[in-house]
Order: sequence, then C-alpha cells, then structure tokens
Amino acid sequence: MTEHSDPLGFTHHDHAHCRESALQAAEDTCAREGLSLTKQRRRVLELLLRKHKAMGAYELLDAMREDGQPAQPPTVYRALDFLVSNGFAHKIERLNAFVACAHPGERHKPAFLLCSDCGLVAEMRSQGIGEAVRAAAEELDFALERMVVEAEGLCPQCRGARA
Amino acid sequence: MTEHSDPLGFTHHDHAHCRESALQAAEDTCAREGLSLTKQRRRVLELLLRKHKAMGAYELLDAMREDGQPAQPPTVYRALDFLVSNGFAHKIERLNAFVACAHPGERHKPAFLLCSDCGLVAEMRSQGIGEAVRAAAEELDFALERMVVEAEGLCPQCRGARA
DNA sequence: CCGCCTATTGTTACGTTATAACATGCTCCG
DNA sequence: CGGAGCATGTTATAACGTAACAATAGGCGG
Ligand SMILES: [Zn+2]
Ligand SMILES: [Zn+2]
Ligand SMILES: [Zn+2]
Ligand SMILES: [Zn+2]
Repeated sequence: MTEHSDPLGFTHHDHAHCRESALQAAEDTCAREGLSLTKQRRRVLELLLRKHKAMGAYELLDAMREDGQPAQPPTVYRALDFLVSNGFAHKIERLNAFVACAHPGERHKPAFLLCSDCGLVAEMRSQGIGEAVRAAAEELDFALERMVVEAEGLCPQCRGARA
Repeated sequence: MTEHSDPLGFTHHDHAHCRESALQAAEDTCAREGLSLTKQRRRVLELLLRKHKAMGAYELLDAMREDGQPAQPPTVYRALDFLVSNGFAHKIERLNAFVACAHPGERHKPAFLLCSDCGLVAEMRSQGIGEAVRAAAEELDFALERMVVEAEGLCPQCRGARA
C-alpha cells in the first residue's frame, strides 16, 4: 500500500460503506469536539457523499428543492462553511464546487485529481506533494497556512475510453 | 541559485525593469508566434504588471474606467483569455483573479505563494512540486493535463510584522 | 482603390456564484 | 420564565463570468 493509494474516486469500491463511514466519522468528530451536525449540515453532507464528484452550491440547492425541502443560498453556504471548516468537505477552487472529504477524521492537506471528462474527484493522501510545497515555502521564508493542489486530466477509466 | 529562487514578488527588485522585460517578452513571443498583442490586451497586461498582486476582472474594469477608456466585462475577459492561453498571465483560482506571469517565455507549470495579509503573489519555478504531482498522478494512472498549485500564508515581510 | 475575409472589439443582456443584513426560532441553563 | 448563543429563514444584492449578435479594423487578392 503506497502513500497515494486509496484515493477513492476512480476505483471501484463499496460506496455505500464509504458513505456510511464518512457520515459516522462526521458524527464522531462532532461529538468529540462539541460541534453539532444539524439537519441542514447533515443533509448537505449526505448530498455530497452521493458521488465522488464536486457539486456546486446551486446544484445542492436544486437537489434540496427536488427532495421537497427547498432552501435558500445562505442556508447551503452556511452548511458548506461548517463542513469545510471542520474538514468534512473540501472546496474545489477550480470548479467553484464542493466535495465530501474522502479521509474524514485524518488531519490532512488534501490534493485532488479532477477528471475533466467524467467529473470524478479523487482526494489523494500525497505526503510527497505536501512535502514539496512545504519545502518550497520554507526556502522562501513563507509561512504556509493552507494549500490548494488540484490536478486536472483524465482518470484511468476515461483515459482508456478515449477514441 | 536554487530551483525556487527569483520568485519575484516578495523580494525587493527593480520592478520597472521587471515590468518592461515582461512586456518585451510578450511582444517577442507574439511576433514569433504570429499573435497580436492588441491595444486592449496590452492594456490589461500593463495593468496586471503594475504590481505582483492578483487583480479581479472587475478591478481591471475599474482601472480602465479610471484612466478614461471604459470597457465592458467581455472586453476584459477576452483580453484575459488571450493572456492566459498564451502564458502571459495566470488565473489564481483561489482568488478568482489574475496575475501577470513572472517568467514569461519559459515553459512552465506555475505554482504560487499567496500572502493572505498583503496580497502579494509570488510565482515559483518549483520543479519539485511539479514532479511530486506528476509522480502522484502517474502512480494512479491519471493523465495529467494541468495543475493548480496555490499555497496561502504569510510572506516574509508580513510574517515579520505580525504582532 | 475596391471588395472580401478574418480577427478583434463593442454592446446588450443574462447566467452563475457568493454574501450582507436582519428577522426568527431553538435549546440550554439558571 | 427569560435571556444568551447558535442556527436557520428571508430578502436583497454583490461579485464573477458568458452568450449572442453588431460593428470595426486591417490584410490581401483582384
Ligand atoms: Zn465511495
Ligand atoms: Zn479530505
Ligand atoms: Zn517586479
Ligand atoms: Zn508564469
């Protein structure tokens, strides 16, 4: 098992389990840290967990309307703020969209692979990338606080299927 | 001279020269490749070159209005498309804003350091980061096409000045 | 010089993403 | 009960980005 393994997104896996354990991890973390995974926050997280794809805020709003409980933009943005600040979801800057965290509970500086064909998002646990960024920052005496790493291209599936 | 040196942005330097040589590089590249650095494109590039900061499209529009030649959003977005596709400027996804390329002419996958205090942007020539991303992608059989690397934190100046 | 072609710019209108500001409700605890 | 603090509802608007079509400019063959 290498450092980049299990990116959860491009590979086949038991997604029902994936979803459940992510929700459970969120519950646990909230319990442990005195946070509240309220109805709206949980709802948004569940929507994000349906697929390993990024969803825009308005796409989430559409989904919420469709399941009979419409909401307004501030509601979903507030839920997203909560989820992102507590590490249950991440924003994909390149897409102005959000994805459920694939490694909830773990402390991590995430790096993503975005398939430009099918839209799948894989969240890597790449020590190597984090290290490289940290090293570069250090060399320039820059106090690193956050990093955005988003690689775009074709996932193995789509790469194979290209004409 | 290390691989990360000369990030041009946090360090003191002859910025007038910096600006002139970037413009010159753009002229040269355009001449060589049969592109036209038209008035609007050049104008936007000059505005971006004023500082090593990212400017939003509407900030550019304001600046264009202020110097007496107002423009509409499509004008500035078209100029930005040209500059970005030809490597004279880059989009900073995290900020929804644009910055002049600090290494025009060179082929590069840029990585940025963004100071969250003063707003300066440094464009690194980090082979290391690019390599790490490439390696991670390869390991997952992902066909890398483009990468976004944006590190946020405090530049040396602001880091020193913190209370 | 003329007419034509292409690239660029102008103009209007609109779509998408995100937030400000304030009202309301909810829950815990004294 | 009553207030404090957090979460949510509601309205309006800001900020970012693009579609579609009209007008213009500049090169080139005739
Ligand atoms: Zn899954
Ligand atoms: Zn994560
Ligand atoms: Zn400079
Ligand atoms: Zn550059």
